[in-house]
Formats: sequence, structure tokens, C-alpha cells
Amino acid sequence: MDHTVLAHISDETLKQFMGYRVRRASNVLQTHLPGTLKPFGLRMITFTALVLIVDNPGLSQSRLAAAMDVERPNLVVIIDDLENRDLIIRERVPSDRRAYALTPTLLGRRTCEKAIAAVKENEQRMLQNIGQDRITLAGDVMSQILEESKGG
Amino acid sequence: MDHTVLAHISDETLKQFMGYRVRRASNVLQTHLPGTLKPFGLRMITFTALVLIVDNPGLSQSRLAAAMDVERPNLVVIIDDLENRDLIIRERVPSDRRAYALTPTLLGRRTCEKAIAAVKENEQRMLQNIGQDRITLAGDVMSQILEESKGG
DNA sequence: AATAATAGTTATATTGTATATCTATCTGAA
DNA sequence: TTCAGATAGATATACAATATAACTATTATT
Repeated sequence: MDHTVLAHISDETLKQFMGYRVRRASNVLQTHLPGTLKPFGLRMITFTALVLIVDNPGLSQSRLAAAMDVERPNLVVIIDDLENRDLIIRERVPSDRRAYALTPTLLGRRTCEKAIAAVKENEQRMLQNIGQDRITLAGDVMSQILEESKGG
Repeated sequence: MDHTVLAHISDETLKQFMGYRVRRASNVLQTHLPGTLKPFGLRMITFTALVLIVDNPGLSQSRLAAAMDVERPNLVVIIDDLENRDLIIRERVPSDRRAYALTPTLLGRRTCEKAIAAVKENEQRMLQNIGQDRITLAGDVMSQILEESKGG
């Protein structure tokens, strides 16, 4: 046991940057995500893809890649993973035989539902000591930052 | 020019997660950072290290690695980089000859100062359409999330 | 019909991060 | 004092995430 009081390292200069604060908070919020998703056979990236497919059944890989800000080649293995676990299916689109329509299976929807509940519970635990109104407002600002980057 | 109105992909389910919003905002805020730092020969990770060394001269690599949440082996190459550019120096600590005291050079302090100004300017441009009070509050919440994860 | 563009794929490169092990040095207990 | 264990830094390596180039099949354009 170390009873030494370690000298404090100041990050005051970095804290003036919103990007620094947001990045560190982002890391904290994602700390336990892999462990939370592992029981469902999901990783963060496959969870995100699955949720978007459940919410937007029939969408193509290209559009999903764009929505996730992932390069098309990298999405292929993500979709392979979800398909191998029978959580989604790839169906040829009759009107455009190049594209696949991504659709969740029943197992995919059930798994997605349970994973969402687990992630939600985990997040509520992490944020339990922070006022709900403050979280909501900070969340609004985060979304506004994202919107500004698209519109501007 | 594409005049097609693409069907909107919904990420409503993901938006309920603070982690999702914060992560996306974090990505947005870091979009132009590499380009902003390149004129100074810095990357995001070396910029962070340099600022912390300037603010905490004499600290060791171990403590810097802990402060940055970086593994010790990975910090070595970061410090190598800063040292090779004559922005910092490694000095043996007399009281503990295993450790190095990291100290900025004059060039290091000057470069740090200019890089900070550039990053600040860039960030202000990205956040110009968002109220300062909202940014401040969101920043507070981000820091609170970080503090909660340490204390709890 | 010829040309260009797009969807998905494959292979590969690059980068970021994590783990194991080494030397040198320091600390603490016998 | 000595020896076991811990720590600082470094090296090598492994793994994961992300990015780029080029390919096939199909569709759109001229």
C-alpha cells in the first residue's frame, strides 16, 4: 500500500480545449462497453451497425458505412460478423443487383433489444451522480456540435 | 451534381446514449487537429505530451504516461519524437537514476505556445455558432464525467 | 455500344494500442 | 548486508482500428 501523496499533474492548459474534455469523457463512457456487449457476442462497432440496421431495415452497406463514418471495405467484415451470427441477412436488391439490403433476423432484433438494455443500464450507472438536466443539456450541445459540422 | 433526396437514416436509438453523442462530437472536434498541428511538426499525441511537459516540467515518463492514459512502451516513441525535434530534453534524476526528468527546451515552450494558439483558434471556429454559456456548461459536465470515473 | 460511376469485395498499408520481456536501479524485509 | 520484489525506461512484438488501391459485377450516361 502506497500512502505517498503524489504530486498533482496539472492539465489546466489542456482543459481549456473542449476537444480535450470531450475526448476524455468519451473514453470514460466507453470503458465498460466491450465487457457489457461481450455476452451478446457484440463489439462496439457491430453493436452500432446492428442498431442502425434494426432501425433502418433494408438499407445498403454503402449507406450504412456513410452513416457510421466507416470506410466501405471496413464495413464488409462488420457485416460478415453480424451475418455469421445470424443477426442479420444480406438480400440482393432486385432493382439494383449490385447492392445488398441489410435486414435484421428475429434473433438480431431480440439480441439488439437486450444489448440496448444492457448498455443503457451501464450508462445510467456511470452517470448516476450527475443531474439529468445537466446530462440532457450536454447531450444537446454534443448533437449540436455534430450538426454544425454537417451544415457548415 | 446529385439532386436526389436520399432517404434519411435514423440514429434515434443510438442518440439516447450519451456515449454515442459524446463520441461523435469528439470525432468532429478532432477532425482538423492533425492539419492544424502539422505546421508545428506535432501530432495530437505529441502535442498533448508537450503541453503537459511545459505545464509540469521535470515530470517522469511514467507519470506522464499515467496522466495521458498511455502505456509506457508507447510513450517512449512519443518522447523520442519530441526529443529528436529538440522540443524537450531527458535528464537523469540524481535521486533516482532509473527515471528521466522531462523538461521543455526554449524552442519547445515557444512551439507549444504557438500550437496552443492555433488549436484554440481552430476550436473557436468550430464552436462559433454555439452559445458560450452552453459550451461552458457542457464542458463542465464532460469534466464531471471524468472526475466521477476516478472518484467512484 | 462505349464510357463512366457505383456496390461490394479483396488485399494491403498504416496507425494506434496492448503485452511480454529485458536491463538498470531502487526499496524493503530477513 | 544481502537478497527478493518492485519500478523506470526500453525493445520487440502482437493485435486492433482505420485507410488506400485495385478488382468484379452491375448500373447509369453519352
